Amino acid sequence: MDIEQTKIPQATAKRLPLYYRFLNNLHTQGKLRVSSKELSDAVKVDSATIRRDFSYFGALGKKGYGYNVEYLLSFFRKTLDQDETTRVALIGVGNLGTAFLNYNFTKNNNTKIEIAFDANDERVGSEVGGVGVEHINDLEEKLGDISVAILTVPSSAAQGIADRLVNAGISGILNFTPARISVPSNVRVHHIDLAIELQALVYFLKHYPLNEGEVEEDQ
Amino acid sequence: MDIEQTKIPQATAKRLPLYYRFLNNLHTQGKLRVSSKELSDAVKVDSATIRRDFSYFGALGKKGYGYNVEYLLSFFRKTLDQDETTRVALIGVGNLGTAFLNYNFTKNNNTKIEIAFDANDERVGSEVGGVGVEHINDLEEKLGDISVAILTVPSSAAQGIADRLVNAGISGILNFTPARISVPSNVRVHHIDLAIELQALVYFLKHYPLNEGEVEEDQ
DNA sequence: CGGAAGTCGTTAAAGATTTCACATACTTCA
DNA sequence: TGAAGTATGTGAAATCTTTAACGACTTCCG
Repeated sequence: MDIEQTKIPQATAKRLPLYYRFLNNLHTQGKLRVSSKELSDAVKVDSATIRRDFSYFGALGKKGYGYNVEYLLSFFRKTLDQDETTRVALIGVGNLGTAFLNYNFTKNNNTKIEIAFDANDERVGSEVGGVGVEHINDLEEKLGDISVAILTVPSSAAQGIADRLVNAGISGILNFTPARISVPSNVRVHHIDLAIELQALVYFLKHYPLNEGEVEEDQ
Repeated sequence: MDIEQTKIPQATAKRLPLYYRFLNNLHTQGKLRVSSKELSDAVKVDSATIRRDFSYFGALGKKGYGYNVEYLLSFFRKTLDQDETTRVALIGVGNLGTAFLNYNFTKNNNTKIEIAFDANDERVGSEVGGVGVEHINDLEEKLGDISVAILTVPSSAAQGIADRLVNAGISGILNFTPARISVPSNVRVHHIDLAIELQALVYFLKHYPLNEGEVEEDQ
């Protein structure tokens, strides 16, 4: 929305939540200042990249000093909209869905799973991780104005559910199924494919041998 | 290992398992040929990118025809070492770990979780998804020559377990904990941070509004 | 107070990835 | 057989991302 923020590179945007979490940790530990070098060691991102990332938001630090933890944290809190909680729906209370529901997202986080849906009558009506499970048939009726969904259904059901979510007005989907779903261009989908992540790691291990002294992490 | 394959761009390497899976689907459906355009629609990757990706391995297609599914599939099977199964250990049989154990990775896949470890005595000795659960104390003893580990323990335990895995000779870790673990430079770590993925999606939704007609998927 | 040490913000360079656009060669079908 | 259609593989351009390097300013300490 903000003109300033529309031009933040995507690579930077994806690191922001990571920075935020570590700043939060530092703040909890009572640290008052932090340098890009220290942050770099903690989050495993090159310190020049961190300084560059921060610089997109203006001059947040002080030369010769570093960054004031409290200030930086409150800045990121605003930037990441940590003050308002984004309500999320979870579709598919299988193993993975249950893992999510038990994960305490609200801690350090601006997102909260408010409602879950499943097709299995035995699960409907129960509570998992403090979240009530509704029947998938009632999706449209009970979704309300929730705009983000986590999709942890069998892949054969993915596209069908995605279509219904789109019709119900969802604007973002975190898709954990192997299916690459099709959505209108005004809906954003991020895919996280566990099998592919594992295969990619194996491929890298076999074909990109790491040398002693060479540090390579992340994807 | 192969000189040819060492120079495949990382971005390409990460898409290979995705291509492989879709080719497998096509083959199962009895399709004989496929064009980069068709593949593009299915996996949501630009067709030029697909052609470029394939071209790193040589001329796999035929002009005016496309790609022969059978040939392409068998080529990728070799390239991705689909014939030999990589044995994997899973550490931490919580909700997320259980989800993994119940996920049938071996289907369409060259990886198999062979053993799981947990600190909870109640889980030790049981089987989850056909995989036996051992006590974390026996990690070094029972890991054998397994070289890849999935880390789904509480984040406070992550670094400690990672150190033990490294000592036990592991060479790759798929880390699902929020902790950014430190390892020697000859060990590869891929981080998948569920809370961050969700936050990043929310950030993109708020700050990178999609327009009708503009297609943006994936991260 | 003054010099040494530290650290940012940024310019510029390098590196990586995607995308365009088209010559080329194959396929198809009459 | 030949013309029309199709789709690859790739040179070149565009875009995005990371990294190095350093001037400028701050802090620290004797």
